[in-house]
Amino acid sequence: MAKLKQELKKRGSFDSIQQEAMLAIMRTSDLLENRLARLLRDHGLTLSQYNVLRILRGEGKPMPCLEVAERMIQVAPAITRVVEQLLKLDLISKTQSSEDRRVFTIELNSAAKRRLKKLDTPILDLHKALLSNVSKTDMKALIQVLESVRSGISD
Amino acid sequence: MAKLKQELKKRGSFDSIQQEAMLAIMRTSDLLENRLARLLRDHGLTLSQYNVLRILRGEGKPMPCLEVAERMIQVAPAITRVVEQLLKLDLISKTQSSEDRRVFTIELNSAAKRRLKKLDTPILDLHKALLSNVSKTDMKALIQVLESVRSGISD
DNA sequence: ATTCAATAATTTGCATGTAAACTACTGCCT
DNA sequence: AGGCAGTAGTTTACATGCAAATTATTGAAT
Repeated sequence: MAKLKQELKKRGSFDSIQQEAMLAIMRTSDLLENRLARLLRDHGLTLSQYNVLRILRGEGKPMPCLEVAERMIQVAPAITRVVEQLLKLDLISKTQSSEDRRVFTIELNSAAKRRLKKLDTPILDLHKALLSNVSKTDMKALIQVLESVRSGISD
Repeated sequence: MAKLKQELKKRGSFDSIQQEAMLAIMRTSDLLENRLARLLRDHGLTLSQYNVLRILRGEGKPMPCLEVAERMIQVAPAITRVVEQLLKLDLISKTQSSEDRRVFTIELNSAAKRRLKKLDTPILDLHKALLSNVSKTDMKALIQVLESVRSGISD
């Protein structure tokens, strides 16, 4: 009993070190997303809109909607609406594939490319600023550990 | 130029190691939140509802709404609605403070305490399962690094 | 006592996340 | 040809997330 209390005390208000780690990851992520979102908002984009644009630029050619969704770890319906927004913003075009008419591919237009280009430096700067406290060594270790966390999550 | 390309190659499709680290944190967090949310859903709760309940239990006494919001890194309006849901679910009570009538405090009821208790073991098990891939040493390092990330983010 | 800036919450508007059901369309199987 | 399971997307319903404006209230300054 005394030992249990001691353990609880040691771990602060956490039930387990695993919980502490999970909360740390989620809280940190929230903070980072928040900052990123603020910067993007100043440029008229939301985080998920930006993510779609980034993925499209990375791919360099038209992509099916669901393929984009996969890379964002997102459920399909979310993409449908983000795509709608991006169409409304005139940043992408959407085309029904002629080979398989179930597929709709989306593609960046030149306005989107300009918009992304304008964002590159601010985003890069923000990344560096947000993680300025962390040494490269720690960052690599962090990336490594997080990688193993993700690989341990089946589905 | 050759050097630049080489650098890009080395970092994969990332512009910087900072970006890679940020994406790792955010992707991992998404996955973890997802799993947690699934478990909670089976018990009729959402993640943010559960978080509010946990915070209230941790505090052990009635708390002002905004104080709860602060601990969740959330904006005020979000709390208002979660509180509404929890009231609808009959899990908390809400009282206008007599000292400062601007303040509304919320408090767990016995049904909520039972609900939380029933969740403790499954949640603990899930935490351990999700992080089973990570050694305690790595976990401690992870917590440490994330802590320093957060501390480097002013507001 | 009266006015006013500050604080606690809520309301409103918009974008998104998830689940579940539904629509198109494809391809295979008989 | 006809049927049918499977896949790509969409729609709908619900809970949140954030920003900006609004409502109550408080406390301090005039």
